[in-house]
Amino acid sequence: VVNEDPKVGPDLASRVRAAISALDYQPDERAQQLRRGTSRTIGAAVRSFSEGHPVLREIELATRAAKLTLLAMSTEDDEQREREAVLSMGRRRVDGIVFEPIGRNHDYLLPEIEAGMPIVAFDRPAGLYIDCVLSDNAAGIGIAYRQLSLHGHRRIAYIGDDERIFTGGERAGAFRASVAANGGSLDGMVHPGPIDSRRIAAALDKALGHETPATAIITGNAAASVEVIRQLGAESGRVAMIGFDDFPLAELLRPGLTVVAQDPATIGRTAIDLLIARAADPKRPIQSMIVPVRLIERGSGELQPIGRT
Amino acid sequence: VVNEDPKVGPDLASRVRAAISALDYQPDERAQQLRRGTSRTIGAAVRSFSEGHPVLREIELATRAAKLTLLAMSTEDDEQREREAVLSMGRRRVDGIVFEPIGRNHDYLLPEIEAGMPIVAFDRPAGLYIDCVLSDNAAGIGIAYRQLSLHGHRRIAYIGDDERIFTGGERAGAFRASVAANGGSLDGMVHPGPIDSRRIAAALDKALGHETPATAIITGNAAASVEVIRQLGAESGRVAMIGFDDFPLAELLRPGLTVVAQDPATIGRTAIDLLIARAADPKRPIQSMIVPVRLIERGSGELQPIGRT
DNA sequence: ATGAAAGCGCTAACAT
DNA sequence: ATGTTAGCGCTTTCAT
Repeated sequence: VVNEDPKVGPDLASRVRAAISALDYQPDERAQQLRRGTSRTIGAAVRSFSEGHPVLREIELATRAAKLTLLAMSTEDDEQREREAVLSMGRRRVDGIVFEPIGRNHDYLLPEIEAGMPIVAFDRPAGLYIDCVLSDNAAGIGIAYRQLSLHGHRRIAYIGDDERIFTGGERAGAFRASVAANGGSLDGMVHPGPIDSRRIAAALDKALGHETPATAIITGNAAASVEVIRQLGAESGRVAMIGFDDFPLAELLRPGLTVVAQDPATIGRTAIDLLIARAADPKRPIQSMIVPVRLIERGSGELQPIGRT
Repeated sequence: VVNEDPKVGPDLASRVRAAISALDYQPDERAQQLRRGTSRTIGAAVRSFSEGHPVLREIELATRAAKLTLLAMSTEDDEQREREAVLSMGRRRVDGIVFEPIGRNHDYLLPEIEAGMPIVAFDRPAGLYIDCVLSDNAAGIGIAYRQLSLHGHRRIAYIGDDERIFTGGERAGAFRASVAANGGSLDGMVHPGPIDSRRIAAALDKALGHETPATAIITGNAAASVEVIRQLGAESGRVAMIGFDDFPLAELLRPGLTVVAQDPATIGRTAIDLLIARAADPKRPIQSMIVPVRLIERGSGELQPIGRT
């Protein structure tokens, strides 16, 4: 009787409204959902809350635009946590789940899918049975490589994530392909692995201390960019650099960091679109959407090789 | 019969387990909650997802440590959205709510409190009936002021948030008090207001173009710090600066940005502690916890006034 | 136009 | 040790 029905007497209506505000009645959403059979809620499991998450913001906006509530959880970049978060959302019977997959094996999702839960992965794929939206990693690396070539660099190094991580693998692979396509040498130039200062230091040593040293660096993610800049310190203006993935303060650095920027707005909106489409038609074919990236020139990627200035 | 009871026959137990994995049965959390009478979930409403949120991470950790599930929503820094988020959590009958209050009036919470919902505010207070945990804003400004004085600055400017925002008001007030206590002049030195480039440009003009110009700046939040650094550009090494609130890349800048850092770990844990204490004893007195801040010296705050070097 | 009853999926308290 | 039942708070259907 609370739901604004058309067939309710005005006297009763006002009495009810009076009671409502007198008791500050708020309906129990769980009971409503249980009875109604739908939760009007979608869940988002993201890798981290402590770093900014523009995609999550976009997901929240798109969710609200679709008259749904967003329930966010963090996976702390941990496979086990991801499982817990996603399963917990399943038990809450959300109407759909978007998530950033961590590991490689997502078989635990099969029962959920079987049960009709719409699921969309973003940033990384989560297997053949799950829709996903990814950035165009290969094109991004290609753009970066071309920009540096254009400015005269012939020895370009890559420092990025572990190749077992999907994005790390894609970007390192694309880098090798770019170099090969241009007839360059990979010797001492490719450094995938965990992003910690010691490994980055060793990688920089190899790349810059080579007998024909790198004059430019492409970094595979924001964490790598930051660590490389930190270690280069005052030297950082002497080697050209392009980072994969933009971050808020990249333009405050001197020189400003040229980056291959992803498009969080499109990624987020596409993820929700895919989710809604999947919910509407559970048997539609699985889709992988690739979102374009773009180069933002801020100076560091436009430096000439040293000795040519 | 699913809940690992002690009084269940082994044969039945195994048959049930078989059925469970055969059907991939997952209990409906909402029905469980409804029946059980408790949600074992706490809600967190934060101002933004797009900027990193170390406190939220800590809240998530503390929540998990207490065997509870965290349900996060974003308020997009909007009073209306805050209301919606918090009320939505109430309708889901979470066991408690932590949130970052936006506006000044939080009367809409009174019914929730009346109904026994434990609520804790952090970063800003939300009225006399709500526990809260705040950073020591006044002490932070005092520390910054002292550091700059110590390095010879006599003309120090403050550029921060609008004073109608709680933290903005506290920090601007503490700045005025510091200057007054040291017998300095405030003329042209205090600039609270919205953080947009035009206003910041005007403020810098006033402070640095004064007949006895500022030789140092204290910024009231991270956004102000970033905007000031951006506008100072290459000049940024010529004026000393201390920012309120640390941010991830402050140390990559040159000079590194000296900051008054808040303590997200303590803030987050304290918020959850307060929440649990309030849930355990609804009639305990309201508490305001003040969390200490600390100075991180990175160079920008240790510059001498120009002309004295 | 209003009231009564059934049932969403579960758990707890009962009866066997 | 197992099976049955009532009821959490709601919405929907069916009778009045």
